[in-house]
Amino acid sequence: MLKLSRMIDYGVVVLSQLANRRDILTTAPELAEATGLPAPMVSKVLKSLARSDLVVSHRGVHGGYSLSRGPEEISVAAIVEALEGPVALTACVEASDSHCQVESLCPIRGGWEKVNNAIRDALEAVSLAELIFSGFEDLPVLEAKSPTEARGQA
Amino acid sequence: MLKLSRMIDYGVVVLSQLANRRDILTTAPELAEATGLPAPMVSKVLKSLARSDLVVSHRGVHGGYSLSRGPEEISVAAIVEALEGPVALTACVEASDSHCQVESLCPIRGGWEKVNNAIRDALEAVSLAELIFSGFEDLPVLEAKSPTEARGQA
DNA sequence: TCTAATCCGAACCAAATAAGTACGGATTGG
DNA sequence: CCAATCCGTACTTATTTGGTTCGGATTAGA
Repeated sequence: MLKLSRMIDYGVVVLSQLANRRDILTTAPELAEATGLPAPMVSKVLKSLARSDLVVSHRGVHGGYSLSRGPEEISVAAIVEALEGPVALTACVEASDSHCQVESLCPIRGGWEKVNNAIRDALEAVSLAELIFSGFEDLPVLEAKSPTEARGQA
Repeated sequence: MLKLSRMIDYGVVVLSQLANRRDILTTAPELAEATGLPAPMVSKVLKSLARSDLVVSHRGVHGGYSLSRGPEEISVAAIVEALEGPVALTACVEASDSHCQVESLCPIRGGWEKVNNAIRDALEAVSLAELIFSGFEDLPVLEAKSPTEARGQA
């Protein structure tokens, strides 16, 4: 549950790759090559990231992508929002102008907002940089398994 | 993004209904009737909730369901886990048995744990009671539509 | 100005997941 | 023994997501 989509997974990998190549333009195919991810997907992800200004794109012959700012300035929340729209658990009220018509009977309502906000805060509190470097820098071990496998055995 | 499944939506509605009828057994069809949700779904949800001991079930002729404890004692995390398994964001690529093939390039790995924990904490910090009573206190037994239907009209 | 490299956007298909249904079996009270 | 109830599993259908394709716009360089 609460699994994040592959889009986001890809997004983070691609962004981290870009973070390793600050200041130089990298093309979508190059990034696909470097990450081993399917090229069309990388391309798709980059377009979305560009639309949200997490990366900047340059068209034309020597075009490519680069990070729009330092990885410390990019929150996980921003990445998620770029690739899947606003972070929100949709319960009851899905931001319709007119509210829940059964309002008088629905005891939930505002309750989810609290959970919602807590989760958004959690995502906003972690930056791409932390995501990237928590693995390498000062973590001693982190051997064999990928998080996905690790989760399986939980 | 991060939308919660209908199962959970149903679960909360059903649980809140049970919370209104503390100490008396209520059958699955009665709950379906009271909430307006499809009976087989209510039944399904209740079974899952029972397996996780959020409700207790009584079989036989005058059987039914009741909350296993006060709504303050039931966290949103518990509900989510009961209905969708452990709360965890899956990172990396749906790993093959062997580890992340781009491991050398994938600096992420351990990083998600932090986000993961933050989210679980957020869900654990909110109880069913808070969810229910955040809007208003004592509502009469509800009979019409579900939040889910209401959501449809957005 | 022509061409090739690149990003852009939308439409489309397929695969995976979730939602919902059905049914035979196990318990229990009368 | 019978009926009301929960239990578990298997199944079907709907929805979402993952992934592909293609024609178009933009730009550098010859």
